Amino acid sequence: MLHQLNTQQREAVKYLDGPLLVLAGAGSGKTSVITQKIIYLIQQCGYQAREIAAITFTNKAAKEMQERVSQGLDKENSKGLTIATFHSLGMQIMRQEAAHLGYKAQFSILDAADSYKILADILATTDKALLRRLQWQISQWKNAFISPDQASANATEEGLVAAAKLYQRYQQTLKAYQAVDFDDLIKLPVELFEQNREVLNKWQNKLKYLLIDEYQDTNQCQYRLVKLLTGPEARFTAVGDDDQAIYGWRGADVENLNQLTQDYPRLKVIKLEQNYRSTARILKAANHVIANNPKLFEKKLWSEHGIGDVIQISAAQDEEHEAESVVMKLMAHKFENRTQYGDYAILYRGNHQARVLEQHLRNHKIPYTISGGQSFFDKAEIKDIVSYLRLIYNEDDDPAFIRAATTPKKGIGNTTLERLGDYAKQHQLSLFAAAFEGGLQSELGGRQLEDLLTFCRFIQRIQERASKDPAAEVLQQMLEAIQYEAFLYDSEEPRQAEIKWKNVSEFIQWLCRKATDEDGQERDLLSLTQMVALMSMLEDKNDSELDSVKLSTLHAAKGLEYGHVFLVGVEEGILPHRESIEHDKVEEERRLMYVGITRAKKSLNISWCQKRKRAGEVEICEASRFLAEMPADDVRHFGGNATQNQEESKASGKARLAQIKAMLSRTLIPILNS
DNA sequence: CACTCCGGGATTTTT
DNA sequence: TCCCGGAGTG
Repeated sequence: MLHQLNTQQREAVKYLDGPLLVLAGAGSGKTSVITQKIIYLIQQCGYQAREIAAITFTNKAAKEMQERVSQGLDKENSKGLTIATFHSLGMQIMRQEAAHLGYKAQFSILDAADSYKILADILATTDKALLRRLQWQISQWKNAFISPDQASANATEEGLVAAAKLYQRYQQTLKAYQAVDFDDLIKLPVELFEQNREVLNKWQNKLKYLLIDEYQDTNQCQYRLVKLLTGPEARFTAVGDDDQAIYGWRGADVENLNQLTQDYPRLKVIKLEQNYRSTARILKAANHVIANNPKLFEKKLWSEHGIGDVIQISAAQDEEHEAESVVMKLMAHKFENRTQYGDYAILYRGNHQARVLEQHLRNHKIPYTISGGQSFFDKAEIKDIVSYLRLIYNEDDDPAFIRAATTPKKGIGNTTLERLGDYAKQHQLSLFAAAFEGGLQSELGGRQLEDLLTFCRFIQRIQERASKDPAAEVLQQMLEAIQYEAFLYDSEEPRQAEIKWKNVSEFIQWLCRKATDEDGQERDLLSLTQMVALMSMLEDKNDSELDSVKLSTLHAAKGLEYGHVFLVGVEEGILPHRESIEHDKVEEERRLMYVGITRAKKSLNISWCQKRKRAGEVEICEASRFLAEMPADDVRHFGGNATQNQEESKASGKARLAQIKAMLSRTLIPILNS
């Protein structure tokens, strides 16, 4: 296995003398290094699998790594290996050490929507902008380890004082629900480790080697967790690329790369500069563009692949023309090169840019898939079911209680919930616990109380079974008992209901699969439930096998590669985005451009619009400054200032399309008819 | 007064 | 696409 690696990769795998930073350029085989190193540690260095943890940012990355490790390692040897996201590792720590943190082991994990709602409830407001700002502020505080007390002590302006107060109430609410948010999953373990030497030692002894993927995306909190876990010996390999740091806006701190060199003077740095993905021209363009950023570490990608096609830069009249031109070029290219739709990707800065592209792809009957979109777990019907699971898992989870108790309707209305809520608050109880209190009888009518208790007893019955009976069976019976399917058909249009029910069934099937897979050991409903909160994408199965053009934001395309890439809307104001220009964040935008360029293996087509509709007005646009940073020898411009050029290229595109259509009808239609 | 329908506008997104 | 806000209706 090791012989397949190049010198630097092999060095990175074998280096064990101290902390190691691997600067892995785009397409330089960083995942191979991590997976090979895991295998190396186990097979050659006497490490036990359970002493090693590889940490990623997304479930997808974790899954991919898991698969690649198991290709090189038999089951026996990989048993106990941790390949997890930061959040999932944090959850594992918290589950085991919950008592130290004042939590029970079965705590709930709230997603962003849940915490948003809690804030909205506390403030009794619907002001979206305000709530989002506050949510962001609280998250910032958490990442910087500022407690509510410290926050209010430091707050100078009025707004911050109020926000700090809210932060405090928010934390109290979470505790009352026995719930944590995503930030807490990292922050609480860090706090525990800092306060409790014994627990820290335990974990340091347990995890002897750490590998961290996408290190440039870590935030302060995550870095601190790594530092604590790896201890003074600093047995870790961090793999990252400062040129691909594009998540600064959500708290990732590229400075963490720099920080490593300061915190660990003996840090070894290995650069992976050989690229196995793109042609020389594409890499040259990427290098040229990124050279305009100040850099922490000098790095230049090269490849053994040929020079490749010239990079095309086209100026389009407007978005419509751009989309049409992209589609025509794509069709022509596909026809001439006998490629598949799946070899193409169209990348853009903002989600809304996909709309016009979709329209044109549809017009030409080109299959496409849009990456991202709303997550499966954000769908209302899934959240409904999950709320039952959460409540079964942790009956103190009041948000789950409210959702489950009212969906489908079961005679528990707003007044009942309000009175129950008041009572619960007065007696410092969760809604679930309060329902069983004798004192509640005076507050509620007989019928109301009866409905409430029926629901709670129902939950209790499932709770009892959840840890004994097979998960699949309990789930199925629960679904039937709450009559969710009937509820969907009662409250939705038949078509909608059908789709939603299909989603629910898919979710249940997925859960059931999870209940038995991997080591063949049965998982009960309870242990299944705790993982649901951290899973967000299970729609990973069919989308890569489908032969379709991929539409994606630049952010969502990171880590992926495509034969032929169209990069659209490369204008001042879009890429770099206007907001980013105003807030002096152009460097991150340039990295985004860099990520876009380096997704391409064989060809790269960049386009921009000379005019664009914006706020009702037609706006004149300028080509992105990044285009001027491309190497002149390797690009060819189409369209541009001379209108006739544009007409020409449009006309030639149209002629080409007509030609292709004619050919298609000659070649394809007979086949279809036969 | 509340709900629906239509049109316009849009950073980026994971856990 | 999705979300929000304004206008129009029951």
